[in-house]
Amino acid sequence: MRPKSHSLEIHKRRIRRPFSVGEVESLVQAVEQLGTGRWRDVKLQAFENAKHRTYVDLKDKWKTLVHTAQIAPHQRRGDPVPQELLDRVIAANNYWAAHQAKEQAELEA
DNA sequence: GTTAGGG
DNA sequence: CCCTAAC
Repeated sequence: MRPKSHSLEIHKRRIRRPFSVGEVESLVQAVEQLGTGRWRDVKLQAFENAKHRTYVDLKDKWKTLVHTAQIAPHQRRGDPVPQELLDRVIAANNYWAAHQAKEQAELEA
């Protein structure tokens, strides 16, 4: 059999790029202003010159941040994210969750 | 092309 | 990070 030449695959899987505390800061700041349903705008406003961060990546990072903020500090990994930022993540997440729920209610009304 | 969630 | 149904 032909040993599958993986070198021919062009599925350019991107390398891991742990978000720095600074990036988290920018992400939180942007979401506080734009919300959780406008990752395209978040990318443009806070990561316009970060070619390796797509709006999908930012959406995923927010998902992990919300989770990180809810688990015990000792089960978190990587460089510790300031509790102050995690608090803002929870606050912004709750705020926009209610905001979206409100829009849903108005939409079906 | 972007949103939204599971994989 | 990836994959992709829905829109």
